[in-house]
Amino acid sequence: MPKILIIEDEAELVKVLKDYLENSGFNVRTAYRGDTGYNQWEQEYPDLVLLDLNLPGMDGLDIARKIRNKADTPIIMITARVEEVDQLVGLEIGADDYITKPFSPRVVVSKVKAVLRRSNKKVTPHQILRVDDIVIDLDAHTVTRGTDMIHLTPTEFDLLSTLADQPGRAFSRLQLLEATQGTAYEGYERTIDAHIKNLRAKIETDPKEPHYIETVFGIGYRFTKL
Amino acid sequence: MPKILIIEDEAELVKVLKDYLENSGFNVRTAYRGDTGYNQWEQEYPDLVLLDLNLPGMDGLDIARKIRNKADTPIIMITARVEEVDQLVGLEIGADDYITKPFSPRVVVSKVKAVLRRSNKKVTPHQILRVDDIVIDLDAHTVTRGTDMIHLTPTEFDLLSTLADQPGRAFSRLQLLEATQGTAYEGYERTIDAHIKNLRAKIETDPKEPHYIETVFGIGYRFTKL
DNA sequence: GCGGATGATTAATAAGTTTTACCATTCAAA
DNA sequence: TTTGAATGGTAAAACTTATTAATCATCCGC
Repeated sequence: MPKILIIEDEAELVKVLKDYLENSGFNVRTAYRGDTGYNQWEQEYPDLVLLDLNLPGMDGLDIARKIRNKADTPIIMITARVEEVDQLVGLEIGADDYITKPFSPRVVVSKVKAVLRRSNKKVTPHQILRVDDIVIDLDAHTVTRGTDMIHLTPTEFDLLSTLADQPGRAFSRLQLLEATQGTAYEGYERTIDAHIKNLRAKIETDPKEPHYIETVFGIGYRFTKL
Repeated sequence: MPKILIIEDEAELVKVLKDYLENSGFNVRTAYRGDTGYNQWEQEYPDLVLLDLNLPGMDGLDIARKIRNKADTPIIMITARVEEVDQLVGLEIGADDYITKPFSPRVVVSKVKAVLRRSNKKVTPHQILRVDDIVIDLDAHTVTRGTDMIHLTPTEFDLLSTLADQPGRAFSRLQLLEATQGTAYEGYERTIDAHIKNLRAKIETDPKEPHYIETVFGIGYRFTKL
């Protein structure tokens, strides 16, 4: 049962959409403001977002961008007037489809299904690593421990991905620098230590006794195998 | 620094993508026509190709097919409209992922990274030395005897690797010094004795009666053959 | 531009490793 | 079997590497 998040300020509209979508077998969440909507996306990771362009709290375009920076959740934009569509066509947004008001709820449901169908097809199944209670989704860019979502900075995530992508392999600091900065050899190897420290603070239960990220003395670091 | 080839006719789009990818540390080549793009692939053998579906000169699908006949270069397809995705999925092109316009350059960068990560994974089996019931994983920097994991210091690890790489051959202390310290070794042959002692304490069941590391009196040390 | 979040750098401290000196023991040749 | 040379064991000193925290710079969103 796919989960749909509606972010839309017109309460009446939300009610109708929710009704139709639920009758079609979807699990529906709602938000009436941009900021709360984005928070909800972060927490619930829905399978698709129906997103109004004009919202109180945070602009629809901003939300789309922020979501796209973190994940590939399919997005269908809702726009008040056809002219606004032009805004969507630019490079910056990665919306999968859009709908202009007024619309028939039936059309919405069929678009939702179409987009989901498409995005399910491309299920290059996510590369997911589980070690104990830690789940790293390398494609969705998310890390969870138990039920808690762990927020990582981009550098931290790159570091963790690189290590966790090949559990058991020891990486030198130079390799890790290259993985995080792209261009090799620029900068200081000890920088990696600082990031490792921060990473451990976030994912280890006891950073003094690291369980996931092991130090390989004289070499570098290694992610626990199994 | 991975090399990316972009084959895409919209100059503006190419410019933006090139920018983002170069900022992420990639080496970017570009082509604006299908035929020249394919030639460039033949000459440069990039690590990944970003390939538009609709191109002047030669169709994107044809290019993908021709590349696939010759190599496994990862390919990410760029499609103008979502509907075109169906073509990609239906036909067995062997693209690794795809992106529909409009898209955010950041998503492209992260897809590129994800695809490269996946394709790199294939080509990295660990280099492993097995002698008797001792297993030395040179990439993980681990040593196990039976089921027991043995922790070694860097010097001990180098020493053991050197000896175990050629079981039965006797190494002089000078050779072992060179193996652990590089060519610029200096100092004292007796140092090796100390390390051998520590090594034996860790891997031998009875260090008094060494089974793996034998002493060759007057010469040096040797790892047991068979 | 302001303020918070992120990343790089540095330096001090902590942890771990290597070397050395010394004495005990073993070895093999006279 | 004696003897000098070679090896083994021990432990403390010297050294290298890792961790941490604090500082500064930079980027990004408001």
